[in-house]
Amino acid sequence: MARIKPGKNTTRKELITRKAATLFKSKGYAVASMRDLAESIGVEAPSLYNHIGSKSEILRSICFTVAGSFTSHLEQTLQGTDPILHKVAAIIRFHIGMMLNDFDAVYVSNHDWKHLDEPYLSDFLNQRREYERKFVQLIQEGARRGEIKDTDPYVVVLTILSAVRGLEFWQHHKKNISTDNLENNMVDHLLNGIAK
Amino acid sequence: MARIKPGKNTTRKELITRKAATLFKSKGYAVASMRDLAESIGVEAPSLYNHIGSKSEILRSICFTVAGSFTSHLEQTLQGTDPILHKVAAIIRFHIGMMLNDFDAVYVSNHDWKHLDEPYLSDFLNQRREYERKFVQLIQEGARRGEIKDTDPYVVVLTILSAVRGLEFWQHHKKNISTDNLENNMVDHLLNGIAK
DNA sequence: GGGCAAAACTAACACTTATTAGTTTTTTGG
DNA sequence: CCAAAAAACTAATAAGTGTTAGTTTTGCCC
Repeated sequence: MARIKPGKNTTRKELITRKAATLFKSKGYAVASMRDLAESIGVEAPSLYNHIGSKSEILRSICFTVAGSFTSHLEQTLQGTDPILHKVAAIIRFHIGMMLNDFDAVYVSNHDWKHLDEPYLSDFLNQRREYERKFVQLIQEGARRGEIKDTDPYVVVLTILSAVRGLEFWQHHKKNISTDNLENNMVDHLLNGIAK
Repeated sequence: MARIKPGKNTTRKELITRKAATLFKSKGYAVASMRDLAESIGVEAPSLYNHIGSKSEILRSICFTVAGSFTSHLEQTLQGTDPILHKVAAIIRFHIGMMLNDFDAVYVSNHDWKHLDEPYLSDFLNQRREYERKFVQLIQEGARRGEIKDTDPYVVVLTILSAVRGLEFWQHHKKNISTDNLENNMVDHLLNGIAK
């Protein structure tokens, strides 16, 4: 059969990973088979193994790429000298952007990290906990400076991260509201509430 | 082998469903096998079929029980004459309560509804959409009455539902804060924001 | 305590899974 | 245009899946 044709500047491995993200998103990692993946690319299943090591390696690659993006953006944001609320808003906006632009990979990372095998599972969870910890610290700093209410900082972080994650249900309504509006509305809700 | 002993006032079927919820929660529906489930009960896999029709029937039962609880609570809340913000708060509190008290079932319903087979999948999604629709209407009514800011009502609902759903990550920190505090903090955040 | 229904068991089925081995085809570089 | 490397193929394996059939055990009721 004809060879896989990756786009410009992408290896075959990257193409497979990208297709896998789409497949895993729609069926779930556990249910998606290597045969499904091969078919979506136009090739027989064993051919994939010329380019990747295993199914679990693909998942690993997806999860850690996403985690890496979030982590490095957070580090960068924390270093600035903006008011705390601006930093929080920037973090929220970055999450929203990731959800909208890298949807498949973020979705898979959010849903299927459970299927990572050790020691990667522990690595992943540690990275996530570390992210949360730094975010909590930021909220605490904001409260200390009087820029943020004295709410339990962990609950605040949980609420924010969960809310943006919920954008996975967004797709259906894409037409009714621009993504700019969506971003602004959500940031405003999470910072200022809805009560009048 | 000795017979399954359900607790008082529960059938064997209910016991199996309860154990299944716990199992599905920790491994995921797709990965959890009937043999796993049987082992967690102390029985051989085929014995389960004396009590249930199929694996998918169990999932169906879990998902629709949870969906039914949410739907009927919403109906009840909408009928009252409280201020809109009170109603919204009551809905949020109910979601939090379900997450804390019926964790396994709610978790499975949130994560594994994708594996429902037709026509149940469509039924489930319709029920969910209907729930969202009514919730959106409530927010709109609140805005019309001037009790709620003029934010996009669908974004508001999405943010709220996602935030409470995120309580699935709660467990780790149970000790540091009472559930009452958790509830109050989250409701306050979602209604009034965090900015000072 | 004997009978009967409920509920357990064992054995087996037809499939599907990820992955390997070995081979053939295709593309690339000189 | 030929050789070498890359990437496809086919065939096969061992393990695991949900579920059925048929049989044996268990426990309640008269």
